[in-house]
Amino acid sequence: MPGLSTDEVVELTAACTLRQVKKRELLVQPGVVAAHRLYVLQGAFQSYVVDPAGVEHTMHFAIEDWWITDLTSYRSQLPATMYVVALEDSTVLQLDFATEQRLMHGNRRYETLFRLQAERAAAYYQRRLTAALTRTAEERYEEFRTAYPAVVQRLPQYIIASYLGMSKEFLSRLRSRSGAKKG
Amino acid sequence: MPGLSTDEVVELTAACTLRQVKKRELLVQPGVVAAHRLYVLQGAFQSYVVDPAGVEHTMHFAIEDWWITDLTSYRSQLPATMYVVALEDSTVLQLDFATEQRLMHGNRRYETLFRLQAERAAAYYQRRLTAALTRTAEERYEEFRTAYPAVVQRLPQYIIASYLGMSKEFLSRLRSRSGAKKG
DNA sequence: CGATTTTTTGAATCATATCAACGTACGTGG
DNA sequence: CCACGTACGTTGATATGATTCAAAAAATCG
Repeated sequence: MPGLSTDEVVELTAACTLRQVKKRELLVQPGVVAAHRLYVLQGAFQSYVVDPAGVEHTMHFAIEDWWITDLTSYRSQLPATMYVVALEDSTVLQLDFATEQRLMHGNRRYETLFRLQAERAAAYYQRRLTAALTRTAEERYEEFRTAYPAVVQRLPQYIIASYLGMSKEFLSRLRSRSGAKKG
Repeated sequence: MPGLSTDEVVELTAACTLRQVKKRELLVQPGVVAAHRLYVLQGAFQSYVVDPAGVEHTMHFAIEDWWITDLTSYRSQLPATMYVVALEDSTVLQLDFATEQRLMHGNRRYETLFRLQAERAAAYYQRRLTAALTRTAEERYEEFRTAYPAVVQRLPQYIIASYLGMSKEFLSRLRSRSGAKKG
């Protein structure tokens, strides 16, 4: 983690719980408070919402070295509206809300860590909103492909489509169109 | 501001610069570093990006008691990609980046203030992304209308349309459709 | 008032979704 | 190591929400 000393990283790690999760296991689900923030040591996760028509919309991914949770629920400690599910067998560090508060209280640098993280998250979602508002499906896919090539190879296409805000069929067509080029 | 004592509010206010701006005045523009975070005392602002086709897309509004800037530029102190423009004659408090750092350094509670603000901003943009991904234009407008009735009356419709991710013509049609009902 | 800004309306079109069916690959238990 | 089931990807036909362009109407402003 950026900005922390080795000792602080050790302390933070110790304050978390190590957990193995199997593919398809749910770590957060609607109606239940998101008890933890999850740091991915190994594996891959997806957070998503389900719309009234039953369609899943991916809000976020996390692979190694990313955090994931339903941030709104975690922050407010109110019931979640999102799912967080393992896309592979994975290993995570779980940090619970009360422990996070205690850490921040005891040492400013944790608060700085989480402030910077929140600022990055805000900038990240703003970028995605901009992309959703200003780019065509094709442009969004091309941008994603260059930004996260590892994710494109690693996760199923229909999940990437739902992350990019298009149907899986449309993404498939995009790929076959321009996809004559090496991929 | 939430979580600050009266003295702290006084100190924060004193650290800012009071500024009057005229309607249409630009406070942030692409290519120039966003020097400040702006707190609206009176008036209204819009931040927006312009896509390659020249179409404006509203990223954020701010009326009294809201902050606004190009957060990515402000945080990184790199050139902005957005515009921030006054939609009315307005009065703002400007907080510059270096002063913000100094305040946070001197007193944890400012860092807490900005951490909470960043967390709210992240949740806000995530909600907007969810809306863009999962709702029809009509649903997005209805939600906006109930969430921010004051803004709907106060700002031109074509700006609201661009905030909601639809053309001004389409919003106009939505309004005449269901808008037989009182508005 | 006249000028500018904002909203509305109509017609044509487009990007993308949906539904349905089929093809392919994969992993897991026998 | 094969076979079967489930998960994933592709393709075609059709539908639709929303955009674009153009122009007129309405509101606001100096």
